[in-house]
Amino acid sequence: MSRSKRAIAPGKTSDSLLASDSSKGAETRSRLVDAVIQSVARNGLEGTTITRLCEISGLSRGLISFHFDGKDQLLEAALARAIAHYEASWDACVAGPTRTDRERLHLVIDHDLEFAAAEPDILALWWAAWGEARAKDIYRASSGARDQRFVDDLAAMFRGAGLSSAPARRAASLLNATLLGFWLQMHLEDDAGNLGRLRTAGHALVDALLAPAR
Amino acid sequence: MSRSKRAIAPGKTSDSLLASDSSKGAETRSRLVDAVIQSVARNGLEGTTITRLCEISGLSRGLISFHFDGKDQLLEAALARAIAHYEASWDACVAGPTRTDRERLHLVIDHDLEFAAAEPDILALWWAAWGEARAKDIYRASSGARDQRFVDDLAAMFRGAGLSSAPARRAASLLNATLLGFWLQMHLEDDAGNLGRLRTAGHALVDALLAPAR
DNA sequence: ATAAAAACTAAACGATCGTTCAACTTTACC
DNA sequence: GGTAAAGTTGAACGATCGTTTAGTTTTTAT
Repeated sequence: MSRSKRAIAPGKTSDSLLASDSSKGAETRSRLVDAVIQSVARNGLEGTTITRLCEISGLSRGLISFHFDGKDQLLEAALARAIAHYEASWDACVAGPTRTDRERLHLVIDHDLEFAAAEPDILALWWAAWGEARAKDIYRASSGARDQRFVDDLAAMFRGAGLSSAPARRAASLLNATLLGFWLQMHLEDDAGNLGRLRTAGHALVDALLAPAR
Repeated sequence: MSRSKRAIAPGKTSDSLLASDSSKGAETRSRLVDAVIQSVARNGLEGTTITRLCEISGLSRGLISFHFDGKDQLLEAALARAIAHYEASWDACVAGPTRTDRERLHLVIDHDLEFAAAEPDILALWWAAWGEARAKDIYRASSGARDQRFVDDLAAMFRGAGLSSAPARRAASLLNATLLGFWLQMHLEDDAGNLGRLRTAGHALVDALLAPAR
């Protein structure tokens, strides 16, 4: 009975996210996810094969099917970690010392650009997933959830900075799109000099969007 | 001698672009490119196999190696067509009846959104290529060229609308990023209702960017 | 200490990948 | 209309894909 193996294996995506499971298997799962993120950035989604993941992680072939039931689920787990990583970073940014909402919006821009600069591999995984979004529903769903919450938070900041409900929502959606565009640019050409230029452009955008409320 | 086959085969990417070659081979090449664009949108880059392309196009396996020397080069040709398609559409938009540059900028937004709505498959191919950009240099290079020219045109319009050189360049880069963000949103969720919302948001952005020069 | 559960290894599996090739058909040209 | 080139076909190739499996080691618990 091959199906029973799944019941035995405790490898679920939630475990690797929480990292609260300190068992040996959890660490192996984490190393496999690491390997995926590294490989997708280097070899693309197509070039990310079981063999390659074993080379990178130094683990044996069978483990992938043992811990995650299949390569696809491992990819999902990697994407889940990427999302969790970003959200944790986002939470830390938002939960910082209270300032004016205008300052907060500027900080958000800095945060996103710094995240992209610090984690190019995670960004690459994200883009790879978006690239296949129309083919694999999983990718689309996971990114959609992130988007919703992100835009909501931004809208709240715009309201706090003086915009009324509808314009705030529009401004949030706009800023969200722009930041995604920034991410794409950083993904395509990892020019460190670009970062400063994008930063000032982003700040200018926030100021322009807030101008009518000044 | 297998290599000599390449010399015989007139299948080059430039041919399929110009479409000036009315030979039988040119049409087959075009049908193969069509199949790629359709398959990538439906099955993703990973799911786009020779077998699948043959199913879609109704052609036989050997043709891909005969006309393009290998699957990779066929993918390049498909990407080249996507870029050419966009640029032709862009040229037509810019070359339209002369108006104020502000109106022109609004038209650019409409154009990009309409293009995305009209050609979701081409957009999907584009995103798939961007997703693998770090792994395959070809993809990065081709998109970079498009970006440069696009931003230059936008900057000229912003200058024409009253902005000085540096702010115009910044505004162009900003609008470019935002439009890419719009494209991503349309790629992820093909909600037709979204289009109008994005349109007004884009127009608002242009107005905000031009506000100081009013 | 010992038995059960979990973790791991590496060989082997069938399926499918992209490519090659010899044979065949269509097109172009004199 | 006949000859050569271009175009096309589908079977076959070796390589590699993701998965399974039997056997071994390590961890956990009594």
